[in-house]
Amino acid sequence: MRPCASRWLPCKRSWTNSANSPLPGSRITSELNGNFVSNIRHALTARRADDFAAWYQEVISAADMAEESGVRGCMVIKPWGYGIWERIQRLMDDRIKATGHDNCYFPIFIPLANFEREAAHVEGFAKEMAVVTHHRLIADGKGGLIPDPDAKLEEPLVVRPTSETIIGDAMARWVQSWRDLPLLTNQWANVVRWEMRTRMFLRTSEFLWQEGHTAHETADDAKDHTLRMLEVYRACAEDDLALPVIAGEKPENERFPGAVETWSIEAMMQDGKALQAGTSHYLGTNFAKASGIQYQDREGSQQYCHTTSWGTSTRLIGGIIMVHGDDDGLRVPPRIAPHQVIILPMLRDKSEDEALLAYCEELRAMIAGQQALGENIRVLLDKKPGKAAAKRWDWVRKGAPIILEIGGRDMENGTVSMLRRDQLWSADGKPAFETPSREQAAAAMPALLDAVQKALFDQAAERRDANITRGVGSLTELETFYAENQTYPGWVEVEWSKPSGAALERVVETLKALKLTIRNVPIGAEPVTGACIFTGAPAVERIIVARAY
RNA sequence: CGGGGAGUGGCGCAGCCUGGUAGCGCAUCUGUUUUGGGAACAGAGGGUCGCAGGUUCGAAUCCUGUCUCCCCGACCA
Repeated sequence: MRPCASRWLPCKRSWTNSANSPLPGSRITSELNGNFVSNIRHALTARRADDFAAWYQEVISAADMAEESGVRGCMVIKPWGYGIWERIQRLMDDRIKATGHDNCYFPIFIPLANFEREAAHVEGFAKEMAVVTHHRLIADGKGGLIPDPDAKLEEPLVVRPTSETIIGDAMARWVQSWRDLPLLTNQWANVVRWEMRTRMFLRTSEFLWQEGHTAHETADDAKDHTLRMLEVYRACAEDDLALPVIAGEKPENERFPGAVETWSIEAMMQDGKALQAGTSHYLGTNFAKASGIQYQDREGSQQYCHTTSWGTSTRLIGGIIMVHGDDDGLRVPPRIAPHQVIILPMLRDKSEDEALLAYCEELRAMIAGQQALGENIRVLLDKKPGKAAAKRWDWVRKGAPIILEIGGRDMENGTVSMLRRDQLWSADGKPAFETPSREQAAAAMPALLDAVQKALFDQAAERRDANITRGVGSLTELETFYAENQTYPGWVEVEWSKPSGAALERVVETLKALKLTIRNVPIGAEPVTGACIFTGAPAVERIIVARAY
């Protein structure tokens, strides 16, 4: 056991308040007391425990992932951040293709009339739309440009916030007969939602995502598919991104505008808040009716399709930061790391550099020739000028899983100096280098990357499990729990009677006063045993309640 | 969109109240000395102080407007 077993969690006095809680599950800090190595000089200045929001932003800039763009709510995604997104895209796309979908591309502009067709959809999105009203600029006579009043569009175009309506339009053309079903499509695109309050990766006005859209013969087919894609998301989040999630159905008040059912995967951040990491919707015939997606069934009569849609976005990167990041920066799970192994030669601007580089190049080739986690290992020999010891910290902040520093002594001894990003510090507060032989190190790389991937998931899963509190039997207990665990309370699973309409609204308002939201109804939860903590009626299911991003 | 805070070299900040030659730390470049763990010393380069107006002999500083960012709230597939 390492000295600070949970070095991925900050060790700070304020976190220990939960230890006094009478309720179970609030052990987010229990094993953090003592054993804390305090003489570490961390690679970041902000600490998770001191200011989680400031820490989050420092990770993004220190890891060189993204920066402000000067355009409200929009960001520039830099090579390391975009490289992570490309890895997510690759792995997610493979999974989407493997479930029978083909990629398409639909226009970024949606005619207003087209968008107006589904009432609930309009209701949900109208207040956050970017609208294109002109197609030309003219000089304003003062050296600037203004939209040309004579170039006003007859019908404004909206910039897509999501593409149900325009894809529905296409589906109506593409689907004629039951033989055309199911129609399984996906697109990778940018979307725009005019958000009031933005945060990099978590909620930006423009973001990148994939949106899947499918059409089916029956409600059952479509519902099955909704859950199939939810499972794809769960698998991708957990196996590729090492993000443990809780999959379940959203309550009525959290449904996608126009959906009949909305399902989500929810991940727990290190501050105990929930992040919706992906959603899958069963849309019933709502959009089919709005767009006229009909097919002739086996008996020859016209039927409306049942459709689904589902999406994951660059928000996943925010989740990776807040789940895997530590006080030294990002930690990227190997499967989605643009470079999994970094080789840093200790160059000295001398003639022996040549031999050292050759030694490193041989190592690079040994590693690159192998596979880990089912793919060729991505290894970078970083020859950029500069001291290896200084460059090391850049890669630590970026979160490269394995860093190999190679000096003249290593070359003489036939060794390498190896650092695991997820086990960065040794007991004496120094980087925990190991020095296996070059051949051993190269041969160990597949297993090592596998181990880092697993370790990141296990740490996150352990934390999640330790911070879901069950057995809260009344609203008063819930209020007490969140009153006593104000810093990082985690999630609570409670039983409820699934109220609807106005009764549900009252529950939502009650929770809102505690800054809480209903995340979802977990699939595979324990059976209910008692009464609804909100209404007192017999409970019918369990819900996860949490603060959320 | 409401309340609060902030924008000054790449990054982090001081200066503003009380207008008068744009500063500091880190980073960068050059040189020297170092060389197995985030080098030291010396020198140098880099900013029309978010933007636009206004007041003034003179504005980073005062006034007005505006843009962007951060925090809280409202909103949020």
